[in-house]
Amino acid sequence: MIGPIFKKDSMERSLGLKLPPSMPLRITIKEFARVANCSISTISNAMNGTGRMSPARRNEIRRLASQIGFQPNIAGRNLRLQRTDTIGLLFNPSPSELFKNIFYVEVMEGLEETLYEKDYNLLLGSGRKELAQGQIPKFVLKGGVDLLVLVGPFDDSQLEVLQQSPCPIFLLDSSHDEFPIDSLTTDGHGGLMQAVGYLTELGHRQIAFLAYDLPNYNINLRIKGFQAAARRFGLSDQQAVLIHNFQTNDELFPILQRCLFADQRPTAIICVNDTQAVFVNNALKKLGLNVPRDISLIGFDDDFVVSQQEPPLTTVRIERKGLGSEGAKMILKRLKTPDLPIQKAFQPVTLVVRESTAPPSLDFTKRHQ
Amino acid sequence: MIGPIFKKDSMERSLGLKLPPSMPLRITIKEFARVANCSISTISNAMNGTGRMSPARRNEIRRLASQIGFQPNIAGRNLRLQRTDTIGLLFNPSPSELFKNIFYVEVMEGLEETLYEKDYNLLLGSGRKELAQGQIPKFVLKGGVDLLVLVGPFDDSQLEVLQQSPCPIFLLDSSHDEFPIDSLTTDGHGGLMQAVGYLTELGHRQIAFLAYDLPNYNINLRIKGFQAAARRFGLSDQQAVLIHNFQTNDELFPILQRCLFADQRPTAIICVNDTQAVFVNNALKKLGLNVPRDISLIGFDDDFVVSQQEPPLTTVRIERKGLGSEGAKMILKRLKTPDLPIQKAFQPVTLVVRESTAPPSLDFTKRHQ
DNA sequence: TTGTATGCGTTATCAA
DNA sequence: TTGATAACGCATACAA
Repeated sequence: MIGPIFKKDSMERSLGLKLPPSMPLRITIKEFARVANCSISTISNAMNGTGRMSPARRNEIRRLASQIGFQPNIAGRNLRLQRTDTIGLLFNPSPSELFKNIFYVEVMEGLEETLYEKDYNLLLGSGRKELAQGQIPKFVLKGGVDLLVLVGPFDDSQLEVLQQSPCPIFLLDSSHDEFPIDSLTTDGHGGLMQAVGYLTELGHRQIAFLAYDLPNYNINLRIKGFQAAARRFGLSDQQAVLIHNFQTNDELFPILQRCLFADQRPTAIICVNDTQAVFVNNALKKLGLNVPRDISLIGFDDDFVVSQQEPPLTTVRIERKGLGSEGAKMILKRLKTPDLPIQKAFQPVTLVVRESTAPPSLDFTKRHQ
Repeated sequence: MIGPIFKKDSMERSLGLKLPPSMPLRITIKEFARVANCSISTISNAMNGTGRMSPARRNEIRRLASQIGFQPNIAGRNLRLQRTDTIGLLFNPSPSELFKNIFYVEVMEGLEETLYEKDYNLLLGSGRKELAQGQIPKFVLKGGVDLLVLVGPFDDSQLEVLQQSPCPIFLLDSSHDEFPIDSLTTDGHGGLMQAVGYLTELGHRQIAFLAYDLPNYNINLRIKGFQAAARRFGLSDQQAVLIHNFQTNDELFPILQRCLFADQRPTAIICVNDTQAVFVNNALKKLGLNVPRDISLIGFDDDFVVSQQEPPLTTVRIERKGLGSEGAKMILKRLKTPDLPIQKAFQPVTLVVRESTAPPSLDFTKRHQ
């Protein structure tokens, strides 16, 4: 064998800089077979636990494998097996946008941990460009993933396109009533049932539910939950009032003001999420109302911030990590049984009672007359 | 052709559930060639712009490709090309742990955007298990990525192991003086030069630098920067005081107290990062000192929180997104030119002057006697 | 129980 | 300008 013309270190000295260390070469199953003095199928069978062979021989080969550091090449394996053991992640609008919200970080934590245990990898697919053009991201089309997880809100037209993916798709933290897509989201319906139930137990009969007027599955599920709860607990439309003629918190303020000083004013307010609840809590302060003496307030999500409010807010807790790990389990099921009927699940939530809720008081409006 | 024995919709009705929609089949280059009435090499050449052929024919094939939705299979391509066009991400200690810090979310944003433009995918490798055992993550060993990015702090023993990866590795937001590993991190040296320079300009001659006693590259780089700045601006060891006999903020408080009421008390404090600066700002308040009248305070990082402090803190700004996108550029360079000498770069920082810095005042200790 | 041979889908070489 | 073919590394059906 002929050695290199230049030795690496002398070359480094002459150039005055360091060269990268040569990378360890990957060993293939063929070379391994030669070393182990057997055929590649024996190696393959030993490594994968397939075929029939004596445990002794199997262990012998496996030991040798770890000794010389043999790992089956993933590209070869993927091609042969027609799968990648990789789950694609598609965030709307973008990973970083979503990760700025701790909510999704924690959901991903659960997803990642559970999937990782089963030896799946996660591919961060940035489909921004394609998504904006109403197309399926390239890495999906090219068969780069076994399944695509859609995290966050996607609109109908996007879903319609993504359904044409060459792999199953999964909606995490969202769902769709019509499209046959596996999904897992928060049980907003049950959450509102609990919230309204608790308020009626306290004696409230005038309850307002504030929800943005947006085409968002979770919001609409919570609205339906509120309406169902009203029926179950015998509240009329005048008693259980749905307010959703607004899309941002800024629009909300005047609406709130009007509603609070009307004849049939609510003695309790439920907000569609905690961000809104924090806003409302501050708005109520500005309007001179005391929570919970004058009015009760309930949020939804159990964001960290609401426990820091004055007063700490009663809210509906979402187990975020659980949302991720449950989603992962459903994904694994789909992968294992492609013919499984569509699964749409809802992660249970729990009411967390803090200090923003109390029995209704006498009409505070008198103090404002 | 013989049709299916059961029609899907009648089956769904009889089972009382929906079946997943059949997935669109992926078309291979071979089938495509048959349809296009040419050979697979012609298709391949047309798609990849290789070989010689008339532009007309090339466009014709490409148009047909998008019409029937042909996308070269990624597994076949990976196997043939011996690369994946995928960059592995390894977080210490875990993705979610790091993403809870907005800093890394923004760094990742820059990294992801730039890499995505060049058609690279990101693989979220959870190497927790392997990392803890001092091993290289399996997806790396199996050739799942072309390069591995290490995000966050890794210790020497981990780096020593990871250097044995079968692909290049890259340190993002960290570095190492000895190991020949590409890296990009903040110019902590320059940052402290600016901070100390600004303080001396204001007239300060008694400056303390607070840094945790941890084996962290960035911390130690900032320490070196402080010491170099002291020399450059002619401050003696009694004037430029390095305090790093502590590892947590809790340990810091008594040290701070002692130092502030000593004879040669500092008229300005520089903190190794903003988290610490916020802590110190509060500690100073507790000790009855006014910032910046009694003492000046400078942080490092330009976290959002410091602009919200009372007073808003002067700090050294890190362009996080830039850190990510610059890192991506270095990564692309390495991929393009594997023989490139090791590149260790430092992202410039800028001093952001707010209201926590002012010229030194008369000795405030008098008021405390 | 072990080995041989085939094909997964692609790109690149080389001959036509 | 185009096409036949080998090779990438692996898993598996089947032969021995």
